[in-house]
Order: sequence, then structure tokens, then C-alpha cells
Amino acid sequence: MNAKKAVERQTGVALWRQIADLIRLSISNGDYDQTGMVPPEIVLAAQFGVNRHTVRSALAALADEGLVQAIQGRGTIIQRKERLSFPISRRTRFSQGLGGQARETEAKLLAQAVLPAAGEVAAGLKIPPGASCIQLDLVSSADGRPVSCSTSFFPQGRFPAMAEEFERLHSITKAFMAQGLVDYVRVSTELVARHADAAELALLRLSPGAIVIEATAINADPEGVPVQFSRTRFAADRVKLKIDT
Amino acid sequence: MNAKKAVERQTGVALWRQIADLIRLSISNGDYDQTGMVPPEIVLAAQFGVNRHTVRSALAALADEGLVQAIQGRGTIIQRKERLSFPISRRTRFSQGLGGQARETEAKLLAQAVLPAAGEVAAGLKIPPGASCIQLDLVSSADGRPVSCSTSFFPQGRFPAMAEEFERLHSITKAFMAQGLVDYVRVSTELVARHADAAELALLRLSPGAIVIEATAINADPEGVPVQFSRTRFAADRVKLKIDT
DNA sequence: CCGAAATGTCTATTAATATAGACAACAATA
DNA sequence: TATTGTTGTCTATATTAATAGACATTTCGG
Repeated sequence: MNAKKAVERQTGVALWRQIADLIRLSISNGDYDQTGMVPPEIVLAAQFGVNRHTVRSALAALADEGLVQAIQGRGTIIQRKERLSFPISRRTRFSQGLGGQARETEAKLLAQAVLPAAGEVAAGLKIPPGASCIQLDLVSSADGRPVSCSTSFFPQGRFPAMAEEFERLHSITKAFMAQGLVDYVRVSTELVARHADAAELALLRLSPGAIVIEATAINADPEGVPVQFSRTRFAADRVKLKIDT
Repeated sequence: MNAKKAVERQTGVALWRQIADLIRLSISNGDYDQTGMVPPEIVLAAQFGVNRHTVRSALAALADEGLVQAIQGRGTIIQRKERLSFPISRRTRFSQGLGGQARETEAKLLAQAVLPAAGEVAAGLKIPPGASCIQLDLVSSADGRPVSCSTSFFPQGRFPAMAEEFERLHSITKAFMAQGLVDYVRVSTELVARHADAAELALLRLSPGAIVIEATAINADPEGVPVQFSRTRFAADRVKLKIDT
């Protein structure tokens, strides 16, 4: 197991950031669970083959994220290590999926708009290009930490009060129910991973260089008629996607 | 749409690398399909708010990947833009999945070993810890470009000739068939995205800072008995994972 | 064939990153 | 309480990343 932790120079990614990423990974892998602490700076410096100050920069970044806390004289203790397991299946729903893993989940409406469906959205929802659809931008959090941000489109003809119902109920599932749709299933999901852009860094409170997993999904009613086209970006270091087939 | 392309300073990720990532994304999004060329360096520099030399560093990195080619006097032309769509379902198989998207697919055996199953592997395969299993390390390519590298474990008791059969047939599916297993299905898949480590950079021929999607999966025979535990790392900028439910 | 527009190359300067070493401050413990 | 093992802070230096400007070279269209 004991994989050699290698960092590369002259790559455009600063050593301290590479090291921060590796330590974050080790933490979420449970490598330091025995002590609940990160190894001493000198040890890490030796492991990575860099100067102690470089390791300190990495740990400072992790402390900034709230992942660890350094205490003079004692060491650097681990504050958090969870990676939420997020199910993707025919019945994917945000809040249910996290059942038990987080004390509190929240979905916050950032923006809403009514606009003509175009290209990808119209095709996904199977409505004619130009037909009105409702766009909702959300940020979802678990225990106060943002986990994902999403942009969803709904056909306005069928769900005219989507925005209002969501604001009232704070749940897509409940907003669907309030408008007469009691059940829906996931019909397709596409995943892509990339670096977070500036907007996502801000929304998800990520540190620059962080990774997001972008899931483009379509939900449909039991008859197979699409009801939602969504694009959700997950903070990759906070989630694990579990695919149930 | 025209999202502001923002780069962040003092983040541990060099500006030229952030810009290279953004341009790569624009290329795969088809933003430059009208001309088949990247915008002029001066235009990009203005868009990103950086010096032209910084943009040149980014383009040099992309040229190094073979994604673009700069021609003095004319501009920078796009050489490649594909992102392979990779299905994940109960019947996920590498070569079939890419049907039609690539002219030629190849799976190459890097290493093999017989070792006692431990922890995660034993649990996934539902065999007692310490029981022998066969480990195969593969790299899979499409049209000569590496797409994923994987480490798989098989119970030795049931598939003693896994390594030999794979070397002969160059296919996991066929190696299974040669040993009497005619069908198998995917029972679980977990996805995580992270930065590639040094070994993955080399195997997948990625540029440092690149992202991999790590899929941890278990395949089972029709009776539900696990036959394979695998961990596959995809080059994130070359694939799109399509989940069929 | 000239000019506009693009990439290529060079020098110089500033800012960020990384290394090196020394020592202070604090915590736990023998 | 003295020792050991930690993190915190300081100075100094070298390397890499980024900016700035000037000008050469190539391509293409009028």
C-alpha cells in the first residue's frame, strides 16, 4: 500500500499546493486515523523531499480550509475528514441520499429566470427550441458546508410555479409534488471532472485549483416525459459518488 | 452563456496552467468550432487579463499535449477536441463501450501478481482475508491515446489462469469466458475525482496538475458472487462518464 | 507587393515560490 | 524541572512565474 508520495516540479502547480492535495487525500483515506494528527512537519518534509517551510505552506492552506489545526508544541490535529457518499441511481434525490451522513442539509435558491429553451436544454427536456422553461440556480449544503451547486431547467408549461414552490418548500421533490408530480426517476447522468472556475470556487468555498465533478442529468416522470434538466457541480474533495445499478 | 473566464492569482496554481485548463475546456466544449482555431494570443491575453507571454506559456503546454499547433503568421489551430463518452451500467465493458467512437482500442497488461487479499479487496470480493487473489494492472487506450489505467483483483481459486488468459486474449471479458464465466454484471461503482499522482501522469501521459476520475467497482456473476474488484483511473479531460440506470 | 495580423524571440524587471539555517515558544513527559 | 519533540518566526538567497516592451518572421488578402 504505502504508495510513494511524489511531487513534481516545474509543472505550474506549486509544490505546497500539490502537497496540500496529497495530505488532504491521506486524511480522507484515513491514513492518520490512529493518531488523529498529521505527521510532524519534518517527517512530511522528508517524505515529500522538500523543505519544511514548503510543508508549512501546505498545512497553512489546509488550516485555512478548516481541515486541520496546528498547535504549537503538540502538532497538527485533524479537524474534519469526511467525504460524503452521494448515491446516483434512478431515484437520486439530494437530501434523502445523505440520510444519516449529515446532521442538516440545506438547498438555497440563488437565482431564477424564465427563458426560452435552447440547444441542449430543449433536447434534454424534449420540448421545442424556444419554448419557455424555468431556470433555478441552487447551492446545496450539508452541515453548513456547501457540497454542490446546480443549474436546473423545468418546462414552464407544466410547472409554472416551480420557483415559488421551491422557495416555499426548499426542496425540488416537494415542489414537484405540490404541482402534481408525485414521483420521478433519473433517466440519464453524464459525469465530467475538471478544475473549478471562479464562480464555483466562490459558491462552494473551495480553494483555487480545486476539482469539481459536473453531473449533467435528466429526470423524467413515470411515463418517461422529461421534467428536469440539471447540471450539478460537486466539490470533488467532499463527495464520493456511489452508482447503484 | 459567455461566462467570464476568470483566473486567480497567488493560489499555488500558475496562471499559465489555469489558462491552459480553461482553453482546453473551451476546445472540448466546441467554443472555437467555427474557426477551428484558438483566438489570437493578444485576444486571449485581454480576455484573461494577463500578459501575452503568460498566454503563450499556456498555449505551449497545450501544444505539448498535442491539442493545438501554433503556426507563425496564421494562428493556433486545434488538432484534437474529442472527449470519449464512457458508459457505466450493469454491463460496463471497456471495449464495447467505446464502440464507434474510436477506431482502435487496446488493453495492455503492465503487471501481474498473486497475493493474499486484504481489507477492501477481500471485503469487495467476499473472500476471507488472506485468501489468494490475482492482481492485474492494465492501461487501456483508444486510438493510441491512453484513456485509463486500472488495478483489478480476481479470486485465484475460481480464475487461476486469469493473467495468462488475459495475455492471450487481451480482454477481461474473453478471459472470463475462457474460464467458464459467460456473463457478469457491475454491482457497485464509486467515483472520486482528484489530481493525478506521478505514476498516473506517466501511465496516462498527462501533464502535471491533470485530473483523474477514480472508479472503484465490483463485478459479479449472474448469481451475485463477486468475480472482480477493480480500481480504474480515467484521464478526466479525455472522457465523459455516462451512467445508464 | 505592401500592409495587416498573427506567432516567434529577445532583454529587463518584479513578484511569487522554494530552500536553508537559526532560534524562540510551547507542550508533554520522564 | 530538565529534556525532547513539536510548531512559530525571522533572515537570506536562488529559482520560477509573470509582466513589459521591442522587434523579427511568417501568412494572407487587397
